[in-house]
Amino acid sequence: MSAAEPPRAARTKRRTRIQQENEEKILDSALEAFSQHGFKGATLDAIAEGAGMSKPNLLYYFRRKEDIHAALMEGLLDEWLEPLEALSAQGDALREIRAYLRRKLDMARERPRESRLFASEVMSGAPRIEDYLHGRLKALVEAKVEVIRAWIAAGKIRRVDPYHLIFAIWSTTQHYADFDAQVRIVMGVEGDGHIDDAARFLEDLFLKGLAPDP
Amino acid sequence: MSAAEPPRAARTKRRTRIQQENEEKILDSALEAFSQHGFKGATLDAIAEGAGMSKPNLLYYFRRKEDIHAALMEGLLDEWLEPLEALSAQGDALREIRAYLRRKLDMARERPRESRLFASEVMSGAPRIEDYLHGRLKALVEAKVEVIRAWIAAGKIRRVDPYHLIFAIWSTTQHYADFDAQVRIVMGVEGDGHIDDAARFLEDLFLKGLAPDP
DNA sequence: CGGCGAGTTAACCGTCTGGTCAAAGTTCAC
DNA sequence: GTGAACTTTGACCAGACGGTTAACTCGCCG
Repeated sequence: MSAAEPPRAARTKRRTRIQQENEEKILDSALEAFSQHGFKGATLDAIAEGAGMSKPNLLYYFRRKEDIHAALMEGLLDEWLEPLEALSAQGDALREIRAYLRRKLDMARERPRESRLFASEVMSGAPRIEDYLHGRLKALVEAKVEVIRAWIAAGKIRRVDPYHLIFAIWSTTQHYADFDAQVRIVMGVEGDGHIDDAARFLEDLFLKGLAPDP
Repeated sequence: MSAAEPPRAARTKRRTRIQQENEEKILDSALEAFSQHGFKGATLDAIAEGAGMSKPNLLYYFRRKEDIHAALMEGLLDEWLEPLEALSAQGDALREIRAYLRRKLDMARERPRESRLFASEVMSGAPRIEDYLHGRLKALVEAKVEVIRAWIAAGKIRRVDPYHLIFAIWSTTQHYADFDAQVRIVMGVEGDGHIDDAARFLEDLFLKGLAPDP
């Protein structure tokens, strides 16, 4: 009679092996497309081709372009918070900040496309993740701002604006993912060894820059 | 007989008042569109509407979408180098770096769309400004890397990787333009007063982070 | 104030784009 | 091995897209 109900992207559990595989292929291809050309600039045709399937087939798994983007974002946003979430008030301040820098740089190295996807979304005004920014992200940042304030009060680090400290860590680390093309050309490098140098530089800069005056 | 030859974007000099005005309107509207949606995501229809004219009229001034983007880039790239160009080997190292930070933050405040245009171009792999990156930008960075190395050799600042220092300055300052939406939501601010706080934080971080050990 | 070139536009073109549909093919539990 | 659910596809659609054409109007110099 009629075609089977197309599976809703995030209905119950994953069901068949084929669905699992195809959704993975689609999301991977979409990540490539969205992170390079943004939401508007990416096309379903390109995503379908990248995923090795026809466009109607792609639309069997995700009914609309928005759904693909939403699925990608949903999978990304949790992961995006993790490094900051792990910043622990209990730990030693400078050691915690160094560990945070390392986690963020690892993500820039391992997941550059995810970083660019996020950046491209924010740069276009964040229309599709407003709720997330206003909600979970803002709440988490506020919590960690308090952690940093406590460190300052305890004399563990110098008196700096916690918000701008967090922004500085975000920007310096994500730069190696988002501006990868520029970094490579300007430095004339090919692998990702330069990120180790970046780690050394940034740890040095932040630790010296934040260490309390004797 | 036939219509007048459409003026080439950068032929001789500006000719008529109307041409001057319309090209300005187009470039302004295009800056808005390209910086928000990237090259692929921006449409001629949207640019024409933003410029208050019909699409064929727009195409009378710029024959192809690429030409608009190129004109925008050409106008931007010179300006983009200025702050770094002004970094003077003669000046006091820390004072020069602070001045550079301020110039970059001023640009993030005054020209956020230009910053996002540049970022979006680099994030999509920089296909249209490869030559610029390989040429003038790389050369300028190399020159300033030498300046920084000289400062290090003279004991004016600590021994850090000059490339990553430059990247850190770029990323932390441009962040306030490129991630404006996120910064505003997370901080809950509206004007641009937070950029003054950012300036204080960044000057503090970099000066303390780079000052030579006693 | 006439004319010529600059400026503008409606109508149009082929292609791309997001999305639909019905029919056909495939998989897998029974 | 069969049938019902799952998967795939070609054909199609309306509107958006970048761009062209030819004819029209306007601004301005003499």
